Amino acid sequence: MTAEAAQEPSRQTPQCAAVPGAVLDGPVSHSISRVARLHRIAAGRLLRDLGLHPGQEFLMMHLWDSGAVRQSELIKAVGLDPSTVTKMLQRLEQSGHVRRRPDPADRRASLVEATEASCGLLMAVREAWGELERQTLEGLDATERTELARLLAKVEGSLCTSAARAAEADCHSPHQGPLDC
Amino acid sequence: MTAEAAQEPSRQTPQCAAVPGAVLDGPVSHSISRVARLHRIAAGRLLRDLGLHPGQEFLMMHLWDSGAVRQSELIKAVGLDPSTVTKMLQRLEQSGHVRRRPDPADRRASLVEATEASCGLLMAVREAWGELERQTLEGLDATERTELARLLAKVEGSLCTSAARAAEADCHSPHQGPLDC
DNA sequence: GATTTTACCTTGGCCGACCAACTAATGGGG
DNA sequence: CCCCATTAGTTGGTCGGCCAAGGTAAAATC
Repeated sequence: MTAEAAQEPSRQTPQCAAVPGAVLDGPVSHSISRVARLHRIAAGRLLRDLGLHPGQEFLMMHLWDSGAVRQSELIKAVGLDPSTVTKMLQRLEQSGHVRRRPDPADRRASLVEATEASCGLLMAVREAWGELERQTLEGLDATERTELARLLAKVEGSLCTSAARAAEADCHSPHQGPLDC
Repeated sequence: MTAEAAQEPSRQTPQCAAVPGAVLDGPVSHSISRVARLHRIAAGRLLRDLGLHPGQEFLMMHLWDSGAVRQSELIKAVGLDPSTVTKMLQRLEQSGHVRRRPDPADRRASLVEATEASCGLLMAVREAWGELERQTLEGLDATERTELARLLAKVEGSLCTSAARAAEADCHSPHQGPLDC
């Protein structure tokens, strides 16, 4: 297929030609993956100084917004797997950002809230997210930004209904992913 | 939303400043994160039946394209951390998708190639990626698709230069992330 | 009131991905 | 020729994230 690979055993493959044919099916998918990774790395870099790992900020933001909240509510809000949230909360609790106590009204549930100490991070995290947004959208003018937001929202909807459709098709199978669209 | 919160003033209001919607700073960033997660889940669902975990398809695609390749080349091509690639290759080798042998020309290096058995997956993986692309772009017309691709490429570029800038600023620090833009 | 069902969380296992630190081989200057 | 910086890969640790399975408590049903 690829003419250059068939013939030249020498290395020094020119970087620019490094777009393999596999990218041909799914250029946007590849782009999404790469953007996601870069975005996550950028977030991690900005969050690192605050003592947060990428992903935790979602939980903290919701806690800062909502005050004490039942863990199930939190899980529904962020749309993650319950076990993921459990472990993240265990780590956040150990690092002092979060406090948990049993719900007096329901002995199965537990209430989660951000600690007072963590509130000092609120502004810093918001600032970091602002900076992240700035870095992300740097180079796009206003109309491009709104257009990107619109398209992403549309893609999100599509992927969501796709996931729901797949889940519904597998409803008899023991598969019950965290679907929350 | 949060209608019940407003309805219950007795609820422990957050001790931190009551900020309505931390999502406000960084709407596109939030959207990117959610889309990325949904996209990865969709990819995982499509890849699961093929015995591949999400992320491995990148490696396999490159191997199918390039034949036997030095591991360092592979690492450069996918842009991942070397240790990540090492572990993924160990698992892919154990599951029979990949073969590794030492490079006779350089005793440090090792050559990686896809096994013949794995080649049966090639078409299936391409098909899966095609389906993923279809699900992702479902609901977008042609101009929207090209526009999305264009905007994503621009964002990718921005995030890349941002990362490079940050890395350069930290060049004295022991930080040397896998930057490859 | 007893039984089934459902909801809430936890644990263990696995994988992708990162960083830090390490070994080993290569190759370039004194 | 030897020393030293660079390159190639590996290991260990940590985290986010998923799935599968389990245990306990509330709610629904009988």
